[in-house]
Amino acid sequence: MKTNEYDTYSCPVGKTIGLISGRWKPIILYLIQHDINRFGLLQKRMPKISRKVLTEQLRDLENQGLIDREVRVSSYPQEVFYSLTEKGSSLRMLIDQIFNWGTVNILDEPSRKMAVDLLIDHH
Amino acid sequence: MKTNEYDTYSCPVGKTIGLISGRWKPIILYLIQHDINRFGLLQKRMPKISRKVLTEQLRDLENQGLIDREVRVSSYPQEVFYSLTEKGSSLRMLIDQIFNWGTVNILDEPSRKMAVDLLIDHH
DNA sequence: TCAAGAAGTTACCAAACAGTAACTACCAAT
DNA sequence: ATTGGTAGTTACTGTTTGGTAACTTCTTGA
Repeated sequence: MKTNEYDTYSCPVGKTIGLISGRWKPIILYLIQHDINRFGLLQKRMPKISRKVLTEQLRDLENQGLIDREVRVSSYPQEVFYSLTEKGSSLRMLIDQIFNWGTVNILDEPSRKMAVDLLIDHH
Repeated sequence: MKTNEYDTYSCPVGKTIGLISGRWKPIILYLIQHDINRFGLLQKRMPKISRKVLTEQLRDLENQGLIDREVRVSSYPQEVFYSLTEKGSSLRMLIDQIFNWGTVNILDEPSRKMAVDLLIDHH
């Protein structure tokens, strides 16, 4: 057997995790998917994020082709809308699986309930 | 609808990604799963990792209950064996899905071939 | 008794990442 | 001309993470 050499930086797992590493990225993708799609709305849901970091993470996600950024100049004040690209949407499905694994394997029962309560559109 | 507040540090996605964030953790889990289970063997497959960092990451994985560490004093020189716990093994399955997503969505064709070549036990 | 192999530990340094606070740009209504 | 709202940017700081190089421990065979 060959003794192949491994390095995260050339591995699809490392690259994929790189897309969503950054303290807020999975949440941002989640919120955008659920039409919390404006800069200010995102800030309201993540009160602990700063504008600077929110901007950075949105730019990262945009550069990686996971979200689209649309400026509407028509209205006042000028508004910016974010939406998932197809790639971003397929990544969201993967993140759902991560969510499920984590919910079962890491959280205790009270946390599990809280996590489920935070899901948008669940009844 | 309540305007719930979100933070990665209390989210199962963030916690799960936290388990495998660290430049080498997905690879370490992968190699241990395939019986590359000794400190020295792991180093041979990851020539760019330092002993210090390898130790750190192994300790993290152990503390999170993803791997077991067994010291065999019987033989000479003293040997340390690592193995996946059940939890570690179930996480590996999740990592496989991340691998598949990344292979399809990030890598170009030559990288895809290389990634597949690096898989252990594939034919 | 000492050399050698496995598996670390320690001290120290550099880069990446996250955070705060203050400042900017644009535009429309008054 | 000034205010108010959205969406940023900039300068600066602190924390976390990863990296190098040298040192340590344990053991046994020569």
